[in-house]
Amino acid sequence: MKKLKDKLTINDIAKLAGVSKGAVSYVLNNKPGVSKEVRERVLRIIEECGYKPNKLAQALAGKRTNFIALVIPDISDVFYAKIIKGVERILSKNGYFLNLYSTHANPEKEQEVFDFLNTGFVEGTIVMAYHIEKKFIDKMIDLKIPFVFIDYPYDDDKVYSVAVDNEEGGFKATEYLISLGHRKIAFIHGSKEAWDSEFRFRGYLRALEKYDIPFNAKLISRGDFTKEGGYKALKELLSTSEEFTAIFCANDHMAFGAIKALKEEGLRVPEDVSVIGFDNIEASALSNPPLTTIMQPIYQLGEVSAKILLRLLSGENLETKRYLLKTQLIERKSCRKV
Amino acid sequence: MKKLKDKLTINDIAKLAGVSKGAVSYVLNNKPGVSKEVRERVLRIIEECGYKPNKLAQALAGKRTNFIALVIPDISDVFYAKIIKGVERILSKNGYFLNLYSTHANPEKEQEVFDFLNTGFVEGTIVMAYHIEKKFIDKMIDLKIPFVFIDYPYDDDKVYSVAVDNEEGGFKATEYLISLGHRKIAFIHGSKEAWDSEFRFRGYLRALEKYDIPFNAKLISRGDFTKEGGYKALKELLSTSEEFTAIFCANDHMAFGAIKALKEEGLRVPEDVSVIGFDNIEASALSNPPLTTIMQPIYQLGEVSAKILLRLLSGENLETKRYLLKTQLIERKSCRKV
DNA sequence: TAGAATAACTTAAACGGTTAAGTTAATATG
DNA sequence: CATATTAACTTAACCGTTTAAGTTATTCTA
Repeated sequence: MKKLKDKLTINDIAKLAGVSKGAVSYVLNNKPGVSKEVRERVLRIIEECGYKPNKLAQALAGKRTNFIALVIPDISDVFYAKIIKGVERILSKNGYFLNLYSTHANPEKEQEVFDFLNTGFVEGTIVMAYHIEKKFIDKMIDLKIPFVFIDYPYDDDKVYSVAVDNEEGGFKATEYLISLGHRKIAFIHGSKEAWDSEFRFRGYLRALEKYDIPFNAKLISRGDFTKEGGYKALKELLSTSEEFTAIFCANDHMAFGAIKALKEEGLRVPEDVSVIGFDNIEASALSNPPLTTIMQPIYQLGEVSAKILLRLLSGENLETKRYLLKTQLIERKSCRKV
Repeated sequence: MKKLKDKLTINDIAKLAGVSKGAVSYVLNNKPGVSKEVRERVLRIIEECGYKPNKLAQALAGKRTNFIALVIPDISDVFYAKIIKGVERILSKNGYFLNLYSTHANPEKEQEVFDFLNTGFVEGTIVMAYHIEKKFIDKMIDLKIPFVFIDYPYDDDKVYSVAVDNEEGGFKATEYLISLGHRKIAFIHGSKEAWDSEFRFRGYLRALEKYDIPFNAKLISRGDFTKEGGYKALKELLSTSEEFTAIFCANDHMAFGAIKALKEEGLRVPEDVSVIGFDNIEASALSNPPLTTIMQPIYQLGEVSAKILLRLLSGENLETKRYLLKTQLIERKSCRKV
């Protein structure tokens, strides 16, 4: 006895239409070789029965899966979530579906992801990887599946990659402070291993240089990207009693910590000290004072990567491998002219 | 000429090992019927070649796909992103992979998602749907694929659902204010169609009742869940010149707007007016003063749903269909005793 | 009007696995 | 020692499609 709830197959449709399953397949794929009448009859039956071809079988028989893998360190991070949205906007418009893989920077899970990518399900991959090992990249290349890296720190020609121009962002932030008349500008680093903080710092240096402001190592401190880190970093800065009128923090969280520390010392922001952050997180519009900061083009990061992947999937071989996206200055109330 | 880069199949392994592909399959699936030597030889060859079975073929041949679909209104929303993380934690541990579907509350995309769910790829579905139409639910049921709803407002026995106990949360917030001695407590609603705000309001009413505080309609205002909405709602409240010593806002964003409005009127938080929010968004720890609020068990929402789905997938038929998760009071600095 | 070309199909071989059923040789049983 | 049982395979059908190759009947061409 046949199970009633069994899903309809192409055979059922063929039987109902009184043709072979080959004919149904041609109709399904809009290929020639079927008369108008048969085509219409088959389509009608398909419609009536609500038949949908089994994608697994289609994919196995050589058709595409339309699956794109997204490997990502942490989904709950707004930064990555927004990138995903950017990716999704482009890919879903082109008929692709998204598969999510969290690695949590866990090598074991990373291997699992590889094994999966290697099983024929996915056509292309977008890798969001803050920390990337050489081994990972070589493995990805071996897979022979088109892929693009997001937020990839290196400028090599082995992989396609899209990243934010952190140096330009750092330059922009510093130049802005300089344009407001500041010349004693402190910088608060993120964590030691953080390459993005490093690039922002380079932008800071380049801006100082451009405007002939001598670099003062005493104005450099280091946090860890957290509010507490920024707080401590600023306290340290204060303890050297080196004067400054502005601070550029490598991210917004540290800027909040710095502002808290300043307030505790009786210093007002921006009246006594100007503070600029980086990232433009949600809280920076809500804080007191609203934080002037550098906005990363996060959605764009996803969109550009998706567009590149789309071109790779269609067989193109792009000459440019490395894409750098520009940041934007968001002027709010935490900086002012001196 | 065979293409060199062609992926290895079970046939290749069989040939290399000098056995039939059936034997290889038995080894692959840890089934009996193969001698120790053959098993070891095959495993060694598989290891050496880095062979991975094609999941499409496996799935088609009756094995599972291990795919779970996640349908979600907006990935870039932290709320949903966190739920996903909760889901991912549980499901990936159990060998499942996640497929993401954004509907953007767009009926056309919704239909696309359905068509996809209907093609044999996914074994189960978790639907995060703030606005749900009856039609959608009936379609889901027709699909015969196990599914659970997250953040589902209704209490019916047709579908499995997990939601936050908003009423209990509203009660908790209000009771907390009452415990601090407040009796004139204003409430700011979210948008009109928002059922979660409605439930929070019911909790507010229940708390008033429990402590014999008469309900005063003049203390109720309505925002739209945004900071601006909260700002306006509070201004309206103020314009009635009805006295209050505390405000319960249906979400944190509105609480920030309310605090801004209060400050403009020269009222201090919490010295003159206590403010409590709902959601515990990131900014509420960073604001001035740090906002006392009600935390939703967001990760848990994802985890519980995933666990339920897991049980459904294993064929269980759970007696409870509706799961309500408790909120938690986060005491910070925006409320104080009167 | 015979032969070629074409339209409209059908047939069957793939795709890469799983698995029930069949085969063979070795071992156990009475 | 003949027979039943079992272990260790092999064989082939099957999953639900696509598609190249084969088959007709019809139309076109010379």
